[in-house]
Amino acid sequence: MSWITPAIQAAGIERTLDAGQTLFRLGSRATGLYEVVSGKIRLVRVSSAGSEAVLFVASAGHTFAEASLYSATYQCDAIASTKATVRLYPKAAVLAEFQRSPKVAQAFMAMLAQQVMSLRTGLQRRNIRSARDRVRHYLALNVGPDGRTVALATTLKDVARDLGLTHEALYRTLSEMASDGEIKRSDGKITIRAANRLSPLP
Amino acid sequence: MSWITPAIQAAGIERTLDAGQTLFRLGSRATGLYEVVSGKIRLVRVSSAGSEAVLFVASAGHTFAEASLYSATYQCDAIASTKATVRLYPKAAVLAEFQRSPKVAQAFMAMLAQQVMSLRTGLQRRNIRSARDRVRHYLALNVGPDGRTVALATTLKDVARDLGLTHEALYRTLSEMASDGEIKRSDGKITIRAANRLSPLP
DNA sequence: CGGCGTTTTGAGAGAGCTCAACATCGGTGG
DNA sequence: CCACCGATGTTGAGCTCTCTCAAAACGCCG
Repeated sequence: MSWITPAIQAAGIERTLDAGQTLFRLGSRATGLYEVVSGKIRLVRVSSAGSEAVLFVASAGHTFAEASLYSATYQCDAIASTKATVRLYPKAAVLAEFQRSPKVAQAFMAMLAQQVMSLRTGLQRRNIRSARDRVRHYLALNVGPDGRTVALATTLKDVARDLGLTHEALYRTLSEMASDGEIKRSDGKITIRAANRLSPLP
Repeated sequence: MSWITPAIQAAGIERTLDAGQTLFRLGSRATGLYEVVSGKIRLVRVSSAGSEAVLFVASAGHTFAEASLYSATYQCDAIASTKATVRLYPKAAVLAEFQRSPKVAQAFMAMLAQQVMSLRTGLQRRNIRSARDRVRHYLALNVGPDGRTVALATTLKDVARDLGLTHEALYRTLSEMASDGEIKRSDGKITIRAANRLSPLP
């Protein structure tokens, strides 16, 4: 079940921004949380010296400013990096829905908890130095129900960004793994060959 | 306000584990979420081939298995990496408290949302290749109210792990930044010199 | 005092980054 | 239909930066 119920969906307000346009600023009144429909939104904090530190780049499908539900003001600046469309879910509408139906509040919490775990996993992956082991970690945690096949929803370039590798490094690593027989590639899928199976019966 | 109210605190059940001991397994009935009191707990998923992929290593102060509140079973294995003490907050007690007081549920959601943002920021930081820029990012986002001073709560070794650098690399980077006059170190604090101020009046 | 963990500096090697060239594919328009 | 374009995918070669291994100073605590 999604936390975006028909009622919340209906309360959503779309807005389009040009590249470089500001969506909200640190300290401005928190109106609600956002979902990116298209384009990229950059969340940044600007130092007193004027340099900006990027906190997160949200792209299509991402939500951001979830914490605004429980805060009077936004905690950073949000600026469109490209021409972008966002959907605002007003605080009041969301909180009212949470109050009306505990199920919805639960779905929202579950989504957040799920996201926390997924982000922790991504961070853990970055602690792996070797490109090959990083790819192994990614594959192992993205196998389908059969336990051997990984479907690549996105392009390999996107996967590379996820992994914190250049796309060149990823391509190379994958072709090495393929020629070592550790994986098999076909179309949009990668199949893991049981390389490190513990000694089968003789 | 913390989501761990006196009532929830009182419902907590402490348990001590030896290194290597299992706390719960994938598929076992979810009893609640945990907080690490001391030691380290490793969350892993084991592939059919028997190799394990680490999802997260929780240490003192961390909570984990938050998603278990809304799931019937655990989604991974939890194994003590060292001798460890954990506190279990039983699902029923937590959910009852959430129902009794919406404020508590809100505090929990706010904590999750805050954590999501913090993890996203950590991940964003790892996308920065250069050690120096990564340190700059860390410092910029951890300055105190004065906007110039960063208090180091933990040891530099711990900070290095946070940044995804070896401690040697961090020490070197810091001393280079210090000798370049970009920062000043004293005791447990780092002060940022307004290095990249835009051209002051002549 | 002696042991342990943190902090610091040195030297060398290697893994991944960078730059570059080219193939491939899908869409677009003459 | 074909030429062109942009984005993804692929491979090559060199270089830089960080990791690794090593050693030593320092501070803290029993």
